[in-house]
Amino acid sequence: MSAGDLAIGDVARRSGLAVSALRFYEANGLISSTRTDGGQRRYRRDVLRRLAVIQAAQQVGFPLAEIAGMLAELPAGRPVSPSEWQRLARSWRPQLDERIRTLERLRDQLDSCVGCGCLSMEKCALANPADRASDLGPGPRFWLRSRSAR
Amino acid sequence: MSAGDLAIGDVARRSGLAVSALRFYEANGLISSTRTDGGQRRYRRDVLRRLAVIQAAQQVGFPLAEIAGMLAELPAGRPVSPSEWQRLARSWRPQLDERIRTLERLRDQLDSCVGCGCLSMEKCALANPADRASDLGPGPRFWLRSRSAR
DNA sequence: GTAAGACCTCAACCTTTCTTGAGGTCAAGG
DNA sequence: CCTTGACCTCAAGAAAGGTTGAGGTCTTAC
Repeated sequence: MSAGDLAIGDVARRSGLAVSALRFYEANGLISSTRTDGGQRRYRRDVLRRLAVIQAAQQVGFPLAEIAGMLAELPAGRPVSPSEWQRLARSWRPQLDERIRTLERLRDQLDSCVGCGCLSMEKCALANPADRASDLGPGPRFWLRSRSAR
Repeated sequence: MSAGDLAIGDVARRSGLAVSALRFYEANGLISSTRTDGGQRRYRRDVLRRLAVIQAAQQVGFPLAEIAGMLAELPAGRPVSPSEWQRLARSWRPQLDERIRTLERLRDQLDSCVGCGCLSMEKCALANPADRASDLGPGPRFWLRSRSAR
């Protein structure tokens, strides 16, 4: 625990996340900390990047459980190298691209399709979006998960 | 109740939604039905378009409560005209465009920023995404809601 | 006319992602 | 030393979006 370690409040302020969220992330294996003799959490500065990546991944549409899985493959003890972060980030591209394409398709069809008067919903792209969430099983549907992602 | 009315199972099959979801939508004012003498729901074919629009709106990122609000402004008794649907759809454009821009920004920064080695997270666009969800209040964050929406 | 399958209601439960609160401990400045 | 603000744990709650189940009724095809 070097003098440069951060208390949880510092991390909260710098990351923009709530203290409770940080504890929640730790409980779910997304981040880790050491403890002072008194039992308080101390974070390496490193954690800020990790949190930034977590937030970015959430925006890409990954649920936390999956993000935890991805982060678990990174080296635990030592700081993660730039190229390792980069490799991780690049693996998101396909999902991101797919999400963007879906939205663009939707946008392009919105004007033409909704008001088109086509009564056969079978043919309508709006009525039959490529990615239905109906095969994702129970629970709330995160529309952003494509069926390709199990 | 003309002979062409649909039972809830028919609607479920045609829309790809679960029966329970349809009842849930009705309970929340997103769709409506008439009842047979025996108390079973019957839907006008009209409801399929409405459901398609609801699903599209969800993909655009609107929460159901808000979709309900938008749909509430449509005429209740009679079928909705093409131009009315169109007006509704057009009102989504700005949100959709904003969502697309956010994702594109993220995509563009992913390669350059994550592995860039910039240690000052203050300046890093990834670390400080334009749209933080932190001011959205408690509860699960739907990352797609921009802070502009309340 | 009857049996099977579709529907009904209502309450309870589920997942995700956190927040809130109660009750108590640490750490650091004065 | 002592007070005050930051931390701690653990349990419960919250919001969205539905699903599941129990117990019972309709409809319809034979």
